[in-house]
Amino acid sequence: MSVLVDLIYTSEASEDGYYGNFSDHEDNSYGGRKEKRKRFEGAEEGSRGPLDSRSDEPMPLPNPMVGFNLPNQKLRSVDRCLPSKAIGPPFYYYENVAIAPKGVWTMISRFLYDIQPEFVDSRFLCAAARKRGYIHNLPIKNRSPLLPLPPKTIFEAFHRTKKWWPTWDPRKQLNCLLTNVAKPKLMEQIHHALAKCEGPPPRRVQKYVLETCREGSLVWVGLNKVAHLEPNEMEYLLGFPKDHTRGISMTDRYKSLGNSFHVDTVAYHLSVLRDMFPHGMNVLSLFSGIGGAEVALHRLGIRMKTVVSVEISEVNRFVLRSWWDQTQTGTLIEIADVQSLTSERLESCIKRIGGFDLVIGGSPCNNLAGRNRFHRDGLDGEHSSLFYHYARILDTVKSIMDRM
DNA sequence: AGGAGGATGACTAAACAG
DNA sequence: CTGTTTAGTCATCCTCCT
Repeated sequence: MSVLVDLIYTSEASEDGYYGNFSDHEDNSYGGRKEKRKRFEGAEEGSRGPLDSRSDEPMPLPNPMVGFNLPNQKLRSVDRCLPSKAIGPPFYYYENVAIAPKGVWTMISRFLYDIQPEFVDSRFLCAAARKRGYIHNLPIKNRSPLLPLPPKTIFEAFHRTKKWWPTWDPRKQLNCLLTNVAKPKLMEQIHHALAKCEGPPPRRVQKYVLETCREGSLVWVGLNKVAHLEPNEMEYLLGFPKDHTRGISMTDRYKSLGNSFHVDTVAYHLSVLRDMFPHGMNVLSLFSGIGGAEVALHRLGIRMKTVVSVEISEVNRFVLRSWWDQTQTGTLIEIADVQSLTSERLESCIKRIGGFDLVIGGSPCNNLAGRNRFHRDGLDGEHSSLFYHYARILDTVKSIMDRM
């Protein structure tokens, strides 16, 4: 099960201790592999990274994306030191797609108190890939994963598919689960292309089928028959309880799940909070979606006294509200629009509940994501620019709580 | 709900220049 | 032989129109 990770670790990461290690320098710069850095994020001309005043090092995007460390692996845990202004309260946790247009992560980092992102591909914890960057001021020692450990291969996750899996399909894991699923016509075309072959299909057909399967994360469900995952299967891979999104339209379920956190990855990062808040915590959840952060905290056994959740989508609020009513005893306060969360409103809220322990959220990625063919406009895009509200709200919360 | 619709960034191996 | 450039490969929390 851990062979994949071990291989990558031993073949790639052990040479110079590069991966997950940037503790050797006071300025948090990474060690080694200089020749690779210039191609990464923040390396383009005219873009000044948050650390530029102290260093010319651009922000690297490590490959493989293993973050600071991984569960049950012997990667050397890093010993990072945070900028003093980044240190809480509150703790904060921000997420977005790792492969964003150039300069985006440098900008995000600059607005979030110069903390370097932790890039993690969830394929190390899950049977599906999910490349994301996380900026947070949480401790990174003594993390622990959710148990039981989720399946890391397609066969472990979906036993029945093995019966129909052709030998020439080498996939062990799925690509990123997206907001749209493949349409029936594609599946039909694949079936048709394979059915008319006698014996193993020719190279050309294999290539076409494999490309299509990879693109849509399709699995084998019958003889020459592929299909996209069902919503409950996506819920399972992403770490949500069964039927979490049930009750809304299929299109909405796929959209919301595709936009969601990977619960196990986030929970791994948040696990350090468990011992720090034995009596529970107050959470400000921005861009909550279907409640990936809340589910992660719940599965960690962390009690949520009050959650102020901001989510624009009515169906997502419905999903979170129904889950909350079934599982929680604390208070859920729902707000639709981040723009309506003014500093006055924040202040009265903070005074009422006694402050937030955690500000968590991932702002809209659709103007950053490579899939967007029409409006990949970067951080200033129509939706992705809402990131600045995350920064604004975090800044406000920090300054209010500083005065307390 | 179905169908159509490229671009960007990262990686890798090959080609290239010194 | 070594470091650099180039071209091919791959993946991507998607939007618009019907």
